Amino acid sequence: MARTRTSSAETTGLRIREAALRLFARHGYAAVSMRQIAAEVGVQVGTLYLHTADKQALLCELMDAHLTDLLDALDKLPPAADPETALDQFTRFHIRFHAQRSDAVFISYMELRNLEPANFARVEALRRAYEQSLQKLLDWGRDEGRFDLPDTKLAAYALIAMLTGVTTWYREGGRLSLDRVEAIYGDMVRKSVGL
Amino acid sequence: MARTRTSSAETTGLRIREAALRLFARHGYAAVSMRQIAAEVGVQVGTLYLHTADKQALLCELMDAHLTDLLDALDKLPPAADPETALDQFTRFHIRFHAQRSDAVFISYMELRNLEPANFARVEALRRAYEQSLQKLLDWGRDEGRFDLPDTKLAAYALIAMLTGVTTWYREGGRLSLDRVEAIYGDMVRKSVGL
DNA sequence: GTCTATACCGCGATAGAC
DNA sequence: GTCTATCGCGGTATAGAC
Repeated sequence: MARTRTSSAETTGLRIREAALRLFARHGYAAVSMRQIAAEVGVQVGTLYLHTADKQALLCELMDAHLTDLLDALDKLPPAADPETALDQFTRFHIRFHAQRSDAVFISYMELRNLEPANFARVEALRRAYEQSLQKLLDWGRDEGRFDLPDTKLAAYALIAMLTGVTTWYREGGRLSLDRVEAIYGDMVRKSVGL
Repeated sequence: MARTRTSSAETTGLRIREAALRLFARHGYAAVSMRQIAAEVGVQVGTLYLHTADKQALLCELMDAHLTDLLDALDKLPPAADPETALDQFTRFHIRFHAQRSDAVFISYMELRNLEPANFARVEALRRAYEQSLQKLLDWGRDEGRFDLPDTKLAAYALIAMLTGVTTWYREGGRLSLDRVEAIYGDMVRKSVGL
């Protein structure tokens, strides 16, 4: 018979991760103490160590989860018939996914330098895999003669930087809806590759 | 008669700022201790406080200097005859200026959250002034019917994010020269505004 | 202007009671 | 599984000798 209630251990662990994510994003990993995280969750410091090995593991798990989610979600996109459609789809997917997770995005790009070397290598590999999937899309379009790009690697960097930038200013309920933002950026992206 | 030698106070102050810039960029403001900065410069901790009020002032001065330099340099660009030329000029200027100061760029965008409110407001105003000068350039091009842009504010955000992204991967002596990078990005920028 | 020495605090992490 | 209490370290900043 399946368990129907989550144990308090599971929810405490989850709440610790949520609090850490919010605090790390707001103040930075190094600036946040384990005491602050405990206070945010409403437990004592010692309790944190029942749910995570140490502060470093907490950071690492958050980044890992974010990037794994990102790659999984990308994999689940329906296959596109042509490069133009694939690029539009990517643009909308990237903006939506990132705008809805601005805390995780922020720490995953900004706190890389606080990862120990082994953790850094693993997280960096995930990030590179994502960049390369966009680069492959651009290669496809160029090989089919649809995109006009002298260097698809640079173009991938350029487009990801441009699209991820949305997280720095977009706020729900602001001047523009997410759908409108996706349309405007989608237009610039299409034009920038020569469509 | 003018002084011909700089006092040791002046050079120590300068060296402290250089060391702080490098260390803050590498490890993050919160992760760097005043002891580390002193060691990097080769003085004792107490000496730092002869040249700066406290750690916060050190960070703030670095950001202030970077953004003031940026706006000054932008002001000194020769006037452009038309929007297309102005946009090309801006692209090259932005990439070159930022690629050559990756440490200052990094802390000026990443350590904003570590500024006390009053300092944040002043630094943020400088950053906004820079963004607005690009937006005005885009408005000009759109009003002249040369650029095809539905929202120049978003376009300015998008282009700055794209161009600043160069600092995350560009290294002198790498696969591409800075001039080539400027050309490739310049091409994407032109196309993205409809040229 | 710089150094030595130090005050005082908060940090990450752990031990042991419950 | 959580709390209380604590260890040992390193943090920012300052005082006073030279």
